[in-house]
Amino acid sequence: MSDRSEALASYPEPALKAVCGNCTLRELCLPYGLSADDLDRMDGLVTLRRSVARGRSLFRRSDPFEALYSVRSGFFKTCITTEDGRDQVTGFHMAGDLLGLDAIGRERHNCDAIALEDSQVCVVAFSRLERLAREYEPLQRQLHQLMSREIAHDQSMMLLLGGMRAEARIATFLIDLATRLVQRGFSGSAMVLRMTREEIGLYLGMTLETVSRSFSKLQLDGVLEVRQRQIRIIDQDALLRIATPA
Amino acid sequence: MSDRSEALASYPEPALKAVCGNCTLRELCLPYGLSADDLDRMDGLVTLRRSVARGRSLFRRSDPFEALYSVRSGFFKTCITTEDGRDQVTGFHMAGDLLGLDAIGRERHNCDAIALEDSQVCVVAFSRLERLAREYEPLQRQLHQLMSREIAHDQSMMLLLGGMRAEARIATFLIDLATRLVQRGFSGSAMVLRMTREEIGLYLGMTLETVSRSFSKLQLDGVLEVRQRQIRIIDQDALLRIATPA
DNA sequence: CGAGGTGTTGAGATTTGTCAACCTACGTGG
DNA sequence: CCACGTAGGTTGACAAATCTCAACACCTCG
Repeated sequence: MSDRSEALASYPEPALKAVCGNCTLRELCLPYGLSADDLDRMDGLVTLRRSVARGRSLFRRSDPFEALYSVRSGFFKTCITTEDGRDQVTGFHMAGDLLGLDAIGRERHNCDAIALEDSQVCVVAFSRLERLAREYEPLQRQLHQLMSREIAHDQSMMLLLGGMRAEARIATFLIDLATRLVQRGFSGSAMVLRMTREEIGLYLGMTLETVSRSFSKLQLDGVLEVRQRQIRIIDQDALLRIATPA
Repeated sequence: MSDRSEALASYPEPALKAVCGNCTLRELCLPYGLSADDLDRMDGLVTLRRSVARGRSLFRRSDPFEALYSVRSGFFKTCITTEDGRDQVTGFHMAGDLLGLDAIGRERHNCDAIALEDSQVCVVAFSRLERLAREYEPLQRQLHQLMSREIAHDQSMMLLLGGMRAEARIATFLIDLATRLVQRGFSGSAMVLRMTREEIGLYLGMTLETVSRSFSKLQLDGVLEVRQRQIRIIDQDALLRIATPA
């Protein structure tokens, strides 16, 4: 749905006069909630866009932190690789999502961000964002809300990982994905996964085999139609019930 | 170690002229990194302290969000209870920790905060904090860092919950606890747990029986000495190895 | 058309959960 | 000050969920 083939490598692009006020994502992104006047002030906040080819990284763990990245198009995963080889996918990110919030605290990135398809991001220099946030209260508020929601979201992941069965995890995952797609104007019932079974497993804390079996089971039960990465939600109520067992 | 018996109920106290500049916790808390001059400006940020008796709540899920709370003394857990009865402990909090960051996004609290011993908190009116953060860059920076670290911490919990075995979870939990106690000037090898086995289990995503068995196993292996809630770390290296399997 | 990455399925091993019995420590009230 | 009740903790036996290992199917891309 968004295969811009203009640029496949991962390098800075000449500034395209990125103006948040014109951006179709402004309802999802940092400028959300800002008035037209405030939007004008955002001018110059995004100085740069960057393209990242599928499979390449936007940043890597322990890279120095300089900017946040707002996904303009494409799809990313963020993941932490431990010394002992295991790794955990900490999130999947689509248009409008902000990447890098976990790096502010230590001034280094804490995870790798990998493009799962050819993608483009807006580069938000953090020092500039902080300065603007000091000047414009609505922007400050929006930044705090985004960070806070990230915390709340991660805590609901703790809930999922700490106490749900495999099927409930998958159901919750699909509902979350569908919700976000709907927010972006896509169908909430027919979707194409951008990640492998293994990546889903690393996100949901289970093996790829268990992911696969759960999909098969849900298909058998008439809740989903699964054909490789094409998923169709047939019975949304059932899915909700499975995500929240009695 | 901190049994102030002055006030056992959960009610506001007359302002005690709380001045961050005098506070012994300033190295751990919001004012961290501020100069003496900046500290003066924090005057009036904390208008109120509150005592919370053991077992009582500081706030509950869906309470309107008005303030952050900095733990002055005592010990809290935060937890989310789902409709279906399960609940997940999202964190344990001791002196210097800031509670409520997850509520900014929705302007309602997302979890319950329960005192596990008689405790006292500083009440930080959030609107006032935001205003000050707009005026004093170092305070803004510190607030962002604290939120970011909370995100990074929650993500490392995802890693634990997503991929570690019971024993590794317990080992990681104890190391984290010991580290935080050391930061506060306590022993890192002998400690008294403030929470039940069940609460540990709800935090680490396992049953209380598995928690108990893991403690017993670690004791049998000569890594810990366990007597109820009194824990002594005998072999720190072994504990580290268990927390990070090959 | 072949190769490699990805996905599915099966059988058996392992870990953890469940249920139940029992033990221990602590606080309360007689 | 002691006895008892109760919440919390330990341990065992068994069940259930998930992981591991392995074989094979599918799809895409060169």
